[in-house]
Amino acid sequence: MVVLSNNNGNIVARSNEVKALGIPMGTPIFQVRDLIQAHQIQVYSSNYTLYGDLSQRVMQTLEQFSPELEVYSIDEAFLGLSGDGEAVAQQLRQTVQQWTGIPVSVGVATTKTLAKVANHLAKQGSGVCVLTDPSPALADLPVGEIWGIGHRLSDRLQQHGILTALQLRDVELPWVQQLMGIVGVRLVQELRGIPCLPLELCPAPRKSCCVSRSFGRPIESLGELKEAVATYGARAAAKVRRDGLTAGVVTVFITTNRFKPDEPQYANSAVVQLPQPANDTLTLVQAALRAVERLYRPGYQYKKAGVLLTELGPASVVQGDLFSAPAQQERRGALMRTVDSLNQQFGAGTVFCAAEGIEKEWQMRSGLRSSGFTTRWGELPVVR
DNA sequence: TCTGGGGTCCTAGGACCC
DNA sequence: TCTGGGGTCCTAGGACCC
Repeated sequence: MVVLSNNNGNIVARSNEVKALGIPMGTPIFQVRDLIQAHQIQVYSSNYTLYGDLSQRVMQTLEQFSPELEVYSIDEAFLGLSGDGEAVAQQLRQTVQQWTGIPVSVGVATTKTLAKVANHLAKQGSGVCVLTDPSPALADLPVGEIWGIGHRLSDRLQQHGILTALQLRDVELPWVQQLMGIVGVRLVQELRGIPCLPLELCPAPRKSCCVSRSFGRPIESLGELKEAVATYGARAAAKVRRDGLTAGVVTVFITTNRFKPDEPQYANSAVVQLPQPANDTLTLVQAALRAVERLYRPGYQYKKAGVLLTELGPASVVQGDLFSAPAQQERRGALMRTVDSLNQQFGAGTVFCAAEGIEKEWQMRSGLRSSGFTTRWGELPVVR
């Protein structure tokens, strides 16, 4: 089985059977159509609403085991533990399996970076790994597989003869400072068991919020482009409202298909500074539409657009501008609360801006989406 | 024909201030 | 021949993560 990226473009998750066939992560699906057919691989669009819900259930389960929980991503978390690591890890794994049906692997070590190494081993073995003596594991680990080493740093380290995590752990600090800056120093210390990356127990408020999508088919007209940008702008506005934030700046970008070098290419972005930070859909969408009108050039096949909100700040303290009308702001806020609660209660898209369009023929492909087993009443799993 | 989306941090250089 | 010291802010680019 494989799961595809947005717009059904690339393979972003693979079952073990697919990995065994040698299909790499990120492969565009059209490049392996024959293999998919030959091995009857099941193909699914991704369903982030479902994954988000299951993730929350897993994280809530993890909370039972320690007050020190850092939710690192949709499918990873760090826990502060004391006592018998092995026993806790076993019990944690079993409980998550029982309560949510999700299999997890647990790596235990003295720093986050070493815990990631331990988790790597756990995944290959029994599902639990307590790293008491890291050296053998580090000797077996290619330097590029360390958390925080991407392909560029990996290449550079290998040019200097550093091939394994063990070799990197034992370099001189000034040397790594020179090559990789402060990030490298912290990483080496972490490999030595000296924590430099603390648990982030209360996540810092985000600094930007971006909604962008490839289109299901190329867009040529300004009209459709505006629909897409309005749709993304409205989505971004809802996200910052959910987080209790406002945006000071709206950036819009549009681009043609970079994989078609024979076609004329155009990519550009435009920035709108708001007179006063806002999070209501109407203000943000208006700003985004002004931006896309400035950007648009006829004669191109557009493939993707996005709306980026920055200069985010708490909605509770907004610096007003001299000419704003507080009463109207208050009404706008009430309107958004109503819209959000309707969309929450009756489903996304119940109330929306007309500017977002109705038919949306440009919408991304997601025709192979799995059911919303735990997120839609109409799609609950059926027990036979 | 077909190629994803959403984030963060660090660094160096330029511009400016007193 | 000689030309201070100590800062901040902004931006672009590079690197990384899931």
